[in-house]
Amino acid sequence: MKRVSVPVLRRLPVYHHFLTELRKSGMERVSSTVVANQFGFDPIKVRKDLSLTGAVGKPKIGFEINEILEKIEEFLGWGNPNEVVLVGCGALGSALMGYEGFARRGWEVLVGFDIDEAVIGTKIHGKIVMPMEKLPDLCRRIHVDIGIITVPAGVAQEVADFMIDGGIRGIWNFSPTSIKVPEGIVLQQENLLASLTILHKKIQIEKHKVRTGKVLT
Amino acid sequence: MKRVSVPVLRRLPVYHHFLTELRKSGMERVSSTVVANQFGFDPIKVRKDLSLTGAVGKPKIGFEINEILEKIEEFLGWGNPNEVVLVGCGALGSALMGYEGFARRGWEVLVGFDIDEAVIGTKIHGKIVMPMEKLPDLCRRIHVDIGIITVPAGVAQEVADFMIDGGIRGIWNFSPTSIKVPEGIVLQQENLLASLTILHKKIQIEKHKVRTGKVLT
DNA sequence: GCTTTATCGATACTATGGTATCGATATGCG
DNA sequence: CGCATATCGATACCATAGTATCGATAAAGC
Repeated sequence: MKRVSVPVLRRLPVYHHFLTELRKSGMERVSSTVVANQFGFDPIKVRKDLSLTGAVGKPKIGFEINEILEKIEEFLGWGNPNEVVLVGCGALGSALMGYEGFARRGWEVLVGFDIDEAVIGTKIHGKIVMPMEKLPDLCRRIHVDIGIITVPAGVAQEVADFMIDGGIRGIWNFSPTSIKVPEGIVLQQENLLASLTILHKKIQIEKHKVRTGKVLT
Repeated sequence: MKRVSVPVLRRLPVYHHFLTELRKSGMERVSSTVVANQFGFDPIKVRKDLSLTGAVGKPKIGFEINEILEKIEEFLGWGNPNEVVLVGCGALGSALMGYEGFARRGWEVLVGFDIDEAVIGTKIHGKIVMPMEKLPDLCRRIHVDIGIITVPAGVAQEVADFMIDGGIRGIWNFSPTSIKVPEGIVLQQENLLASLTILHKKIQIEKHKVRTGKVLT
């Protein structure tokens, strides 16, 4: 088991997707150069990323696509089915419950939780919605590691505490608040407003470049 | 106008949210130390971030909360209403069309586009859904800078080309493919599967630490 | 079979974000 | 009124992700 940086973890699924497409089109081997060109990366970076997964290539030939795909899947923990729970079955939560991109790689939102009597007991994308108070017990029974939070900011911390109480090891928080978790629990904030803002800001910078001909320092 | 890093752009909205809460509770001034403690950051980092926005503090006193909020908003381009368009009114697209977190800071999905006759003409969260082919003309007329893509992987590139044809300057792509854009167009990939994978991997690392007592090198 | 070429993997370098040091300054207290 | 304390902002340092260099190797062409 090796240390791995977040940027690498972001790129590996991207390679995987591209290589799956390549294999579909009949190719069996691929060089780092080809992959790099696809994404505007440096071939060196691609090789370094791939080497982390344990895939080895041959000079002048490249890599066996099948081998890379396997190694990436193994490295990322795809394949062996992974179950997660989700709290907050609103519009965003519902969308994530049915997101096919997860299912395709072995992830599944097993069950949704909510406090709204109107949705409790109904099914969303085939997954049942249960009342919040059943969360800790259920998580503990089926050993779920990951919890997704898609509730309003006001109750996010409460939900997080509930999850941790149920033995959850990592939380993916879509609510626009920073929650606090104890040492040892992994927290990943997803801030949609921040992402949109970054895009906006990058566009401003791009426009500035066009207007003034200068890159900002 | 200064150069600014993505990590800083991610933190500023977080500070903003926290400081808004603080102000609601009656506080008027705040020190970098208080902000830092809230998020487990270093006060130096907070000061450095804030200094980028132009906010100035006083020794022993801290910063005027109102001033920071204003400066951050100004710096991030919040406030002046920003309109975006979205293509792909499925579950995820619909959720984003109604996301209150955007509206609160001046962003609005003006209109959604789709190719499905069943949804064209309907309204989602009060926003009308129009047929794809009207996109370039409409974007051009109302000068929209940002387009959100929430379509299946297969048609993402086509949609992107359509947007660029309509004068879009930045694209936020939720489809699980990497699309290509010409020089000068800002592309931001949002890979939900990758994010979930990263969380999973971090949990593995955390478990490893607990089991072996060793931090990975 | 020898040379050329594409590509790999290891090592070395560079740039950037994050952290520490330190003098300056505003308040409060003796 | 001077001294202690909290905090600021500038500068200097450090860690890490990314990039370049370079020798090694496998295939292809002469």
